[in-house]
Amino acid sequence: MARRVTIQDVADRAGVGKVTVSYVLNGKDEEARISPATAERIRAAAIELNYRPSAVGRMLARSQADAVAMVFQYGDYFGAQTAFISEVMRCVCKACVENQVDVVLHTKLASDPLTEANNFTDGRVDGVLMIRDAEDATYLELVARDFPTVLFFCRSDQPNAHYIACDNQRGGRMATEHLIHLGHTRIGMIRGGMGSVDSNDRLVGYQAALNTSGINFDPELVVEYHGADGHSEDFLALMQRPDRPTGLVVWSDDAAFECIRLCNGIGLNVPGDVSLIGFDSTHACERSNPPLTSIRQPIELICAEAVRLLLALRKSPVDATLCRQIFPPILDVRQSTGHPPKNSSTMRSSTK
Amino acid sequence: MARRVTIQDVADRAGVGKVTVSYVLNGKDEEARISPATAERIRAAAIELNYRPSAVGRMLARSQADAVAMVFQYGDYFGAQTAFISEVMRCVCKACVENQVDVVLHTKLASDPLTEANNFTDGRVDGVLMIRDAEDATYLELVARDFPTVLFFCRSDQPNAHYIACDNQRGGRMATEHLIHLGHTRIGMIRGGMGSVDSNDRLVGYQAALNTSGINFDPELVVEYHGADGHSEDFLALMQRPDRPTGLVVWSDDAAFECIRLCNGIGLNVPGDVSLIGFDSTHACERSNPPLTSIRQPIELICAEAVRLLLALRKSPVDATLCRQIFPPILDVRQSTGHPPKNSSTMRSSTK
DNA sequence: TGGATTTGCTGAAACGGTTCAGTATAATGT
DNA sequence: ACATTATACTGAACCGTTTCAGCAAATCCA
Repeated sequence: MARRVTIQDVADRAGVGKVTVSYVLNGKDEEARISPATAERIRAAAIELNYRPSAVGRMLARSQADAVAMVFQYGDYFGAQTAFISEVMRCVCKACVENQVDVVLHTKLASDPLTEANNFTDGRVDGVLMIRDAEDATYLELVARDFPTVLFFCRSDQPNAHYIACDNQRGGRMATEHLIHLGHTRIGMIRGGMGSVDSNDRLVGYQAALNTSGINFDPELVVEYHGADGHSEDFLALMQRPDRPTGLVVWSDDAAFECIRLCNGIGLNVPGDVSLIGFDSTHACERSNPPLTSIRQPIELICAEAVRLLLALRKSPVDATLCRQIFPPILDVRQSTGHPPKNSSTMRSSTK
Repeated sequence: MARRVTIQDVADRAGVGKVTVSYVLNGKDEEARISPATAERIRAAAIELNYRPSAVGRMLARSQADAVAMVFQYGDYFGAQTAFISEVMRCVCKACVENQVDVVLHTKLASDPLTEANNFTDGRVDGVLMIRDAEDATYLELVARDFPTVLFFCRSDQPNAHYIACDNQRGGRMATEHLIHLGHTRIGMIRGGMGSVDSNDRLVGYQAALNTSGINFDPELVVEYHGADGHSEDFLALMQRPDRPTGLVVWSDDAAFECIRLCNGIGLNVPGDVSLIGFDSTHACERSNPPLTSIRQPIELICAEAVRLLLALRKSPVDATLCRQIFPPILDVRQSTGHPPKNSSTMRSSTK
């Protein structure tokens, strides 16, 4: 097994010190005033010897990795990787390509937040991009260690938090207003998990929209989505009420697809009988039957800003206005939303 | 800015040499015969000082990274990340979690294969998992350097290639046989790119199945899929022929969805007028209208084996039978395939 | 009681770079 | 001819760990 060719080998071959090689191979021959002739000799030697620099040696010397970690909620690692996460990964990679840093997916999960944080602060990455709740213990630990960390698709009230998020309250409001503008007055919400900040935000927006339009908020029209299983009972109960909603703001696209399926199962047509609007506006929205109206987060923009912020953090303190950015969502109207049925005001009669 | 706590600091605090600390903190105190009392003292010191080992120092010393690179075809980095790639990423991560190695997504793409290969052999990863054509220059360079590299979802004839693939010939055959068993005799193929080994393999399987059943192979029934754009002309021409096929074996699920859309556009019902079978059996198959019959690759199995093989390669030469494995695909029957229309033998009459 | 073995620990080298603070030589200015 | 400055390069320290070989003291065996 041949020994690895080191920078010293190149130096010997070119008849210079290894320092000089380092400067030349890093393109710093100008500022270090290496003569063109020497530089050329060094480059030739490197090629002859098939020299491949060791990134690890470089990382150690520079105390910088030129890489960032990308981490998601616990479940998303193993379980169903949603189209949303998939798109986020794509956009983060794209931003990292532009900034010439690599992406590391850490797999050494630990139950203990201290240990988990160690995985990130061990020098292999310069910072962490996280989709986690703002109260996540690992996140808090990283912040406490002053390690460059950016939360994205999530906001935080931590004093020195950095995050790039989407305005979920506004998203909830936009979705609800869309239904209201179409004439709906009885609007339900299929919400996400109770612990989810995103879901709570959207609920706030939903209530705000109702309020502005003078529609009473009815807590009975809000049902939690528990994933494709266990979801049906509550939902069916809601939709079989005599005064069932004619419009639904649904937690995610996937949840909305499930709702459509369940509605069809009990003879309700979308959007004829009930209008549905989802969140995320994934590609599947275009292919579903009917194509799903959905609220889209500007994923590419958010990822690009998050990466930019993270990389800025490694150097100096960052201008406060860049540390916390919230972008508005976008409404993609498709065919799952329409006017409420004509007899919707006399809906009660359908029970007989 | 406080200096990083090093292993030497811990050693000083505990009153031992740093070597001893290394042994204890790596759980090798037994074999290095460190007394329990000393071990305990060291562990306490590490906690007191808040010692976080540097992975980079460790990587340098051990010449091992405990990480693998995962790389895809060029386009998949930026462009549409398909549901297939997304599932592959999930499964690779899962396998890596089980094996306790991290995953690195390299972003420093280079046009020059030599340079690109350097990205992988620079010590940050122990090996590379690739979805690339067997003739890919970067792949060949890695193999030439004897760097642990495993091709997956792709086979190669290189003498010392390592790969874990799915039997695409068999997949093409299974898909075609499924249609034949349903009674189809006029079966077309919407194939992938001409350069794609996968697509060629499936075509071979398709022809083999026709041949076995005594159906003549008609090259006019094979049309290349060019992505959602530019695809329609050739396809529509095929489907508007008087002797159009009643069954289609389609390159991918996404392509099949597009075909369904185009068929519907010219008044053809799926599966009433034409049966369609896709490849990949992604989640979207269940939600499409009609749900798409599809050939599934055992992604999780292939990813798990690929990771296993790659990690085995870092140590010693690997048993030849494990170096090249080909797994059979699976047929998922849904509702986009059915019997051919009754009048299919008199199809020509539909032109009048 | 003396030699062999075990126990408990460590010194030094290795891993492969980068960067600071020079130094020796050559060129320039007066 | 001498002081000054620019040019071209380098020595040594540093980054933080692991591992090999070996050493001193304690224990064992006959």
